[in-house]
Amino acid sequence: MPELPEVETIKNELTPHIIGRTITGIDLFWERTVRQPSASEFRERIAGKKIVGLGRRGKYLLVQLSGGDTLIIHLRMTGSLWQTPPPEGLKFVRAIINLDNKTSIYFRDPRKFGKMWLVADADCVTGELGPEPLLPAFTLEILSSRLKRHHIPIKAALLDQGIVAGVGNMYADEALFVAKIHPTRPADSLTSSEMKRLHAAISQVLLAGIGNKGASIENYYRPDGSKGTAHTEFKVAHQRDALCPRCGTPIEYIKVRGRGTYFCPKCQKLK
DNA sequence: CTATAGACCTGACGGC
DNA sequence: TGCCGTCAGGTCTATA
Repeated sequence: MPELPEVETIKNELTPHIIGRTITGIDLFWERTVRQPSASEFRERIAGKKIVGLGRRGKYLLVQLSGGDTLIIHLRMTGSLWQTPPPEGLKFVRAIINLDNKTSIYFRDPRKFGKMWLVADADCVTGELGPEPLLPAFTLEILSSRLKRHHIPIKAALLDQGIVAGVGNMYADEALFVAKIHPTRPADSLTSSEMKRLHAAISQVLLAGIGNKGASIENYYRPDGSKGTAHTEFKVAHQRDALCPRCGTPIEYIKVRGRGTYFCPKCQKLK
């Protein structure tokens, strides 16, 4: 499940392969991957454009093209991008972006949830996102004021991309464990010291995730087909039947607003 | 405002 | 072996 650290890793590792290359064309095997514009216009408009920059906003990958258009890719739950040469018999390839040096980028997505846009103004797609949690502008005050506006479980607030961009199910659980906050605590009920711990924890777990090149829990692969190792350092996320590394208490699994949630009932008390 | 359910999809897994 | 139901979770939309 690509979240901020996974998309950041893909961006970093894809950059040397595609910057400066010109897109000769795109093969679409599942047209509904394209959200905007129509599939035919998408194919037409992208051909001949040069890739001039690669960026990331939340979980969105931004491919800046000559002429001002941006190709935006969201991998949702099972998407991944593969560079040439892909493994023989790579399944579930939904699109192939062909480049002028006879290499390609393969968009693999078993569950077909991934989406692409080709737009003149990226803000049309990413404009509603909350702040980037790894930029200096993401201060404790910003996080605090945003969370205080919501009387919803803190876990749900962290997953709301309009409050903070890029945090998904795995890193939300990790951040709450590091900050010692119970996932169902109302977001507007956190004390200032809890808020401070959470603010630091978000950066900490995201940076650790990037340092480990992402977490390969399910369908996440890096562009060269290798896996990330962030999941090997997870304390609670997806640690079914495991013990808390801090106190030895069995990790609990609950549903918070329909999302699978792992936490330590002793370290993350609900007062 | 918050909450819930369904939609989008398919592989993996447990039960029989 | 094989069929079937359930689950996974990012995001959007509809409804209570």
